[in-house]
Amino acid sequence: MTFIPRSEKTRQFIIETTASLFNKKGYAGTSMSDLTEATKLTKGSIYGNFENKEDVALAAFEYNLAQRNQLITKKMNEAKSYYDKLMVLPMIYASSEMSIFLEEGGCPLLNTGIEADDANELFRIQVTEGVTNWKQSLENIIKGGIEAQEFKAETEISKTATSIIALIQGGVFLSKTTKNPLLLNQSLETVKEIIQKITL
Amino acid sequence: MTFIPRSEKTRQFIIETTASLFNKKGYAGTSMSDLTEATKLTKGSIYGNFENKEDVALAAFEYNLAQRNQLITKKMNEAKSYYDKLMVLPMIYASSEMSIFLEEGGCPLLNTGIEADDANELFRIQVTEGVTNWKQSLENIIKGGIEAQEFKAETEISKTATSIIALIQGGVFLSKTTKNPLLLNQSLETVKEIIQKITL
DNA sequence: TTTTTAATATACCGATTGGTATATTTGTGT
DNA sequence: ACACAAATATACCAATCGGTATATTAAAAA
Repeated sequence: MTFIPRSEKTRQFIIETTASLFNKKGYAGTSMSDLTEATKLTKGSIYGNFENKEDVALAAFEYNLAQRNQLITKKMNEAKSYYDKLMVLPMIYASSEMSIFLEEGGCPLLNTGIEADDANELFRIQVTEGVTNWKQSLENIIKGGIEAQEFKAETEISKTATSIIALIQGGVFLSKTTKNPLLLNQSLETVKEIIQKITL
Repeated sequence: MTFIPRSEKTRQFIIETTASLFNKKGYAGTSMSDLTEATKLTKGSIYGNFENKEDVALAAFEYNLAQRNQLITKKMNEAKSYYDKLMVLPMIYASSEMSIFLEEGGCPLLNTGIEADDANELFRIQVTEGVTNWKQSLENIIKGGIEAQEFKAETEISKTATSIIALIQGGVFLSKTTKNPLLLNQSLETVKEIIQKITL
């Protein structure tokens, strides 16, 4: 009874055209008719390519997260020093590239996490995985920077990574709900300070 | 055609028994039958005391926020120095008092803000108000501390207030979704450091 | 105790929800 | 051009959605 999507092309099309919808309105707030309206497809077509609504939402979440991660990973790989790699985060979140992204509903980790933490264990696990990966990648950069003698050896690696993420997510929340970009920028300034503080 | 609730007592009862429901499952995720089930009242009774579902949710949000604010304001008023007033936040969020609160769905500002920012302008405005008030109260404490020569005169007041809030909200998000309290505690440690850093 | 009023319960409404079985169309290989 | 398969559209389902008009009960006033 395993489900096999009929058309990988259509499946991808559905994911791409509904991803921002789920990110903006949430899982419970997005209906099947929202999906048919956005894709101009019928329910039959959507259910031919997805098991159910949750399956579409999950794929949309993964797509949104991958988009975000690609953007950041690319910039980080381009950075030469570990310092520059860390600085990619406060830089990119202040950039127009990311503000376009923020206009499509904000961070999928934050949006999905807040909705799912008390309501949907499957989604909560996915978000936890995304958060853990992000934190791990930051920790690896900090470790690398310590070994390369860019960062202080006594740096509290885990705490630093957590605080950077918290500041970014908190800043995104503040600026998105108040529609005031200054609040994100101020949070990002503090992220930069944290990075400065661990730098030799 | 203004709506007049029939029984202020019942109205309050409905608010109190459904407040955590809305905070956990969100506005879209909470149905009228969730409300009748939780209150053991019928729909007629609920619609006799509220205009509609949104009206219940709004009252529930205000209740949740007031509960949170009361707890914090009380502790802050008890604190003698401005330093201690600021320190109330990282202290209380790490305490068992607040963890009980977090178990009822987390911060209503965060939950409601994330759901509403792209979906419900009325709620978004309410959250913005709550955030603005919070920020303002922090700024007032910092100002007071500067005048009382507890904090450095060159302190960036707005940025400091924003970063403290962002760290707390980000930390709550991280620990709630990953179910790992360490992530909140690490964020709160950084809040303490920020307070230390502006202290003379 | 009776009358009046206030508040809750019952029963229903049309619309929409997520989901499915089947008919129709589209594309592909021969 | 034809047959076959792949994919989408149509039409429908029971259940639930938010909401309302009315009946019933509980409380207060007389």
